Amino acid sequence: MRTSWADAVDGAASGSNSYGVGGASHRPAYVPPHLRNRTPTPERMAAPSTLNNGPLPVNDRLGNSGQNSGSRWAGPRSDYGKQGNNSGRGGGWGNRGGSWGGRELEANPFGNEDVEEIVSDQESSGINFDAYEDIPVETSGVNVPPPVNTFAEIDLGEALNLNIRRCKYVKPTPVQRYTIPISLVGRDLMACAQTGSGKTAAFCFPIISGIMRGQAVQRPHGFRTVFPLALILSPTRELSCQIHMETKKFAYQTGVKVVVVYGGAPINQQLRELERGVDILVATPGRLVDLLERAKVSLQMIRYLALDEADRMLDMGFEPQIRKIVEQTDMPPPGGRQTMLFSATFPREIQRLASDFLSNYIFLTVGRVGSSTDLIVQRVEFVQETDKRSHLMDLLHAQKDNGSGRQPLTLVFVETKKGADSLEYWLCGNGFPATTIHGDRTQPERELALRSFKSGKTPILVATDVAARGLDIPHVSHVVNFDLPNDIDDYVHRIGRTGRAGKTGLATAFFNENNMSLAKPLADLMQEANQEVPQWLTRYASWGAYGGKNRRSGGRFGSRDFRKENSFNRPASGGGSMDYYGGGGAYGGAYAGAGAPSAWD
DNA sequence: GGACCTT
Repeated sequence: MRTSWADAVDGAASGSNSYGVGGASHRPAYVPPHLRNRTPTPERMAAPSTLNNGPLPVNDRLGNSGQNSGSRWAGPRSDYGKQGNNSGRGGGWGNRGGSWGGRELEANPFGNEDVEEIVSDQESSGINFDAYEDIPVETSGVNVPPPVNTFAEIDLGEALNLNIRRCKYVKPTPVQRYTIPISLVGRDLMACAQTGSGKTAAFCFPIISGIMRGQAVQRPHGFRTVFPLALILSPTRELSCQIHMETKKFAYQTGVKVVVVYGGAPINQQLRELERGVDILVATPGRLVDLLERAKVSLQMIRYLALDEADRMLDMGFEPQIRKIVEQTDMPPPGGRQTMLFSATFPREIQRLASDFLSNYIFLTVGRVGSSTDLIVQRVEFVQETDKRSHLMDLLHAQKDNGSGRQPLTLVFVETKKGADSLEYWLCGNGFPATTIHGDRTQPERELALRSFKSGKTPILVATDVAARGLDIPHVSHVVNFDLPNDIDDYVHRIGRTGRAGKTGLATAFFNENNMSLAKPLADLMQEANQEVPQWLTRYASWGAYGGKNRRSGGRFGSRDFRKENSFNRPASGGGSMDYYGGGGAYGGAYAGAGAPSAWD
């Protein structure tokens, strides 16, 4: 039998196979004393849902069948009609009570979704497909599997397919089209794409599917220690919550358990959740480090590691914690796990750091759609520090008038936590219902603020950068950069809170002498995005030409693969810690091995 | 300066 990816993973996970990366340590599963000298019994079957659907073929995944898996569906569009209604097979919603055997009740994560607002199916899927038609995508690395056009041509399994329909996803987004096949063959990935582009699903589907198909996982029985199979890290608590909620939907009735841990919330409750079982752990770094130190969590069985907003996770403040989690715990090394990094921007210094965590990875960049391209109108106004408040009030008054009764949602970014509080106070005092989110507020306050903003109760949210990344808040029509950030990448992330998933948005920035270092990168970015650049900004940009970081070489993209730029001066192979193109990890080897890629020829 | 454990 051919060595498949699933075998490689299972082998690595159970310790029966070396990791394949030069000299990587072999880590046998921990067996607690009271269980030694016994015949090991599987902790549980990995895929209880197969009880309903019949056994899933363990290794019959995309590409291994040797036939064109796309041929099951006639063409790229044929899935529209079939998935538009739920009348297909199974009936989905109706039959859940009966088929559960002894499992405890799993809350329906789709529950109150439809009650919130009445929107068209297309809209509720969060994706404007027309806006995605001609998004440029670039990949690099060896043996990149081709993208898929429909979910149907990927064999993710019945339960997951049902959840995809429940989410009303009819067609994969560009990042999903490319990421899912890459991920299903077990390759490491560094991907540039926005959160609103369907990133979470892109890495969750293969993780869930992989866990379900994994052979009965034999996990150690630690004393109150849990052994998740997948770890998803993100830089803020709210983003971790969001990823958790989304992942719960994808994992509904698959038997795959998802738990989130983050700071600011009582730890005991999170510990109880963990003890009830966890396959996929979503976490912020601080709380996870805490749990690791208390030995409540072991990363020994991790097969999948995903870092969301990876550029933030690897910058100065976070990097030590991430290294601690990834490199100084019992987590399998690169090659012994599958690692996926996602971010809207990937500066090359960060790519260099990130390559420590990866093995023979594929670099993927999806055009910046819905962000700094045509869907967001970007304006820059010269506003002195002392005039900012009255100027903001003018903007708010103006949009109050043209609205139809309901105030459109406006997200105002400021530099400091104190600044956020005082602006909120001032806005409220002037008749504008505002709230604020920042790191000095308690977690319940932060969550309340976000809910109140989303619901339109307080249609103005004053925020620090805690809200700059990844948060998916539908219907934000205006982002105001009351204080501009120092880094152009932060600007890109901030304005990305509007114009999400194909909808249009407006971004206004207040610029003054304090922002000179941003003049050039901002002018360049706006020009790239076909925005009107005011003359005064062009002038400032030419003055301080060599001031800012000038590393936006990706054109329409967030970044480009730094390995391409380095190809001449990198060290001879074998010496460094980085696997560039050829370096063999277990997966790279298996994948590139005899005959394996033939399905894609 | 902002984000990221606990008390």
